[in-house]
Amino acid sequence: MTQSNAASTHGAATGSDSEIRLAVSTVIFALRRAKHPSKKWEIVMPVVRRTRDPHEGKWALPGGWLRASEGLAAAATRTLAETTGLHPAYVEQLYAFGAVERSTTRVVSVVYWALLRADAVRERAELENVEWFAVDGLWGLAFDHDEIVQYALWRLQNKLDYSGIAQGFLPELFTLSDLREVHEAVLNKPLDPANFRRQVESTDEIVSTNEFRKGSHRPARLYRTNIEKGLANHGPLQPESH
Amino acid sequence: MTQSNAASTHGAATGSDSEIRLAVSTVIFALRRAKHPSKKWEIVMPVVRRTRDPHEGKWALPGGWLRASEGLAAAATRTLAETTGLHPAYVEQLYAFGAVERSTTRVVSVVYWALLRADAVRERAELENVEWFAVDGLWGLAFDHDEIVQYALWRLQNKLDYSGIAQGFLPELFTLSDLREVHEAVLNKPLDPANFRRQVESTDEIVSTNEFRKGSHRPARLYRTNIEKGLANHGPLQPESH
DNA sequence: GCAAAAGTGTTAGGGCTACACCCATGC
DNA sequence: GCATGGGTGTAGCCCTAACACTTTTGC
Repeated sequence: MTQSNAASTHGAATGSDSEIRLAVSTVIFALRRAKHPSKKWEIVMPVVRRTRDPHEGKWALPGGWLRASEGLAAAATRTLAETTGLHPAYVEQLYAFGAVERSTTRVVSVVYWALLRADAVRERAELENVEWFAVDGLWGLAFDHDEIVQYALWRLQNKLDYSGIAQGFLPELFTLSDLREVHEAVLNKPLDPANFRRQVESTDEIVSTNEFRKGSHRPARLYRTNIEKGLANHGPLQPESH
Repeated sequence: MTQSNAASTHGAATGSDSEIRLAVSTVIFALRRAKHPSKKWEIVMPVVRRTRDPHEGKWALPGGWLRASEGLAAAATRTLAETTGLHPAYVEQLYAFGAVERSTTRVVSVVYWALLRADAVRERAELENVEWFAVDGLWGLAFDHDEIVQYALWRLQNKLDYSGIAQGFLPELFTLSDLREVHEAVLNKPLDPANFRRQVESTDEIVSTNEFRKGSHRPARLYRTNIEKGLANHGPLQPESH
């Protein structure tokens, strides 16, 4: 697109400078039971250890180079699967980072952020060079990845309010308490169960089933996500194919 | 970043495929007085005529190729100035478009969207191959630019609610009626002057001056944008340097 | 004075918050 | 029965929309 625009005065019409390389990375969020009993869940994410310079030995976001034959979102899911073996439930583009000084060589990174279902986390294989950390005290990542993770977390927290994005953490069937606990974990504050129930029921983001989860107390009704709506509204933008 | 990640199984560690080129384009919105008296203002944007294939003769978003020595936002403002001579008041990254089939050659476009002050529009030179169109009935642009424009418009409309972004259309000093008319033009619906006044006054996005605009009626107090806040909140992300 | 825009006041309704209260289960 | 989470009811508060009303100018 817009390659070699007519009115461009300089316009390197032969193409972009060949030294610029295009990477695709992904910030993947998942939940795991918190050790500390003050909160039930904490947000964790997998990072990959770098085995060469620059930033050898440091932890970095999973990712890789974009191939000419694949779209951006496809590259994100592919490189994520290759480096971590994970298949997220929700993927969305976060931002394109392209400051000159962010690496020793010139790299533009299109970063995606993703959510992992609780059941997908359990299935993950323990891979060499992949480690899971709580997002809370996560610093010292390679390149500008610290900043990227904070921005992704901010987007996640904002998106909770006006979308059903929290369901991306949950399996197909879930209770309203499950959903509320996800919100509480992401927002880092307790929510009133009664009001939370009414708020999500007033939207059409979930549909009730006639199944119940029996446990140690009164059985809770199970819900599933409303496939009509999807987890988030992206406006007129077509969803990218993975 | 994330170049040649350790755990990558394939990992073209030498770099991305050289056939992929990286373009930067900008959707610039401005206001001009509407011909039809039903509305006072209409949203317009400049497009550039293509003089070579693909899509020769069609209108396209202003843009160009990213250079190795400049950041993404800097490339956006540079190519915008080169193709249209314009210098926007507000610039924000919109999205990175990278579907394989969006052009005959493989091009990834990082698209920005921008707002032009009313006074900057007046100063614009009439350039060869640059034309201004109302966004309303704007179709038939080159590549996937139709879709991109619609998405940018959607972002602009959404952002009006929770930010002072509308001030990006206005000169340094403006009345509350000016600001309201911008909102009305973007949202395409009339707003109650009384309620609008209270809403924007309750935020700290504008600061009142002691100057007034004298005209055909009661003088209106002039306001300016609150530089402390900026026009929009981008969370933990550093503003890109242009 | 009159028209028209600037600016203030007021009221009804909806949504949100806090919290009291009942329901159904395991033990 | 009792503890615990599931689920409903409700009153106060704030924000908003609608619209009546006053103020200040040009002509």
